[in-house]
Amino acid sequence: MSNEKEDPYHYDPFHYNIQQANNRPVSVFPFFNDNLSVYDQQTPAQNLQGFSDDPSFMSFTDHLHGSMDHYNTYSRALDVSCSSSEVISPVDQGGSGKIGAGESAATNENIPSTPNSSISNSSSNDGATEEESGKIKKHKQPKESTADGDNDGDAKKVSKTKKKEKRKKEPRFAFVTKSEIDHLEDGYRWRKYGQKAVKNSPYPRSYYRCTTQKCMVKKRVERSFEDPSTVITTYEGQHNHHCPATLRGNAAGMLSPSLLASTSIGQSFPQDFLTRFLPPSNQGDQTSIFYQNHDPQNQRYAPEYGLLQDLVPSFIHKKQP
DNA sequence: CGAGTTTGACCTGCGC
DNA sequence: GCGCAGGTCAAACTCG
Repeated sequence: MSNEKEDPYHYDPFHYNIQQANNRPVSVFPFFNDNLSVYDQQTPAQNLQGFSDDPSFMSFTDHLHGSMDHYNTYSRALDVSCSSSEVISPVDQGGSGKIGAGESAATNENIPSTPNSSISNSSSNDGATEEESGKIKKHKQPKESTADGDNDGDAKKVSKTKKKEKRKKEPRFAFVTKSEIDHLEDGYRWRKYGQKAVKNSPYPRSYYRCTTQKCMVKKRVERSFEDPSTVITTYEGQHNHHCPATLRGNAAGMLSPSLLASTSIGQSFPQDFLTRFLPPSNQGDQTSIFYQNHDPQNQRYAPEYGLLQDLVPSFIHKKQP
């Protein structure tokens, strides 16, 4: 709306939204309150430049709008993290769709969409290969041992080049959740493999990987420094397995088989959802940001969530070449 | 004892 | 080319 003003290249979606969200306790999505004007304040939608390059992106939102019945039905029916957390995402592949506080996000657009990188490819194949390359690449220690560097050196070189071609970015999507809990239960099992301090933020960012074998889905979790009560979760990749949460009587366990069957959302609701509602041309090309509420009592996501792009219309504006 | 977490070091990409 | 910051690895550690 009126936000393409002001430095359109400097914007932290999360900050913005978080603030908005703060002012709007519950229904933070335009879908739900139809009051876009509230988001008409300065919304330099920049950090996300690149999120959407394609005007048709709106169609996704439109689709969502149009499909809200389904969407809500799903989310309500599911009303579980397994679905809500995984929440949909076409996305910024190839792109370091830099997301999150303090990130420059200067990268993802224009990413010459890696020639041979197709999401499908990357998610299935990559899984193994990437891991492999990672292993090869690493095998730490040699670092300074310049002497024996022969082998290591080679390995390093190889791995480097390998990495270059391998390093395909998985589709990503992120959402902001109001919660006191950092790592929200989303039905999948995650293993933390790293934590880093985030520039300009007192809160560290945690890196998690799905513990399921061959599933290369990762997620980053960080707390917004603007509003510590919110957690920014970024998923990368698609689960290639069913939500294991059944085991804990969570998530998937709450899904009725019929629902799963009828909607085919058992395995990866978001992706499926996307596939269903998003025009092919739109799939896998940008990072979608969702905003979501989290019910601290139940420790799970509330069904209300939506595309940040909808929250912040200017979001879809990308810097012009 | 296995699974998960912590943490310091290392690697990589990007901007200057 | 250099430095910074993000991302990843893997040894050590913790927990159930």
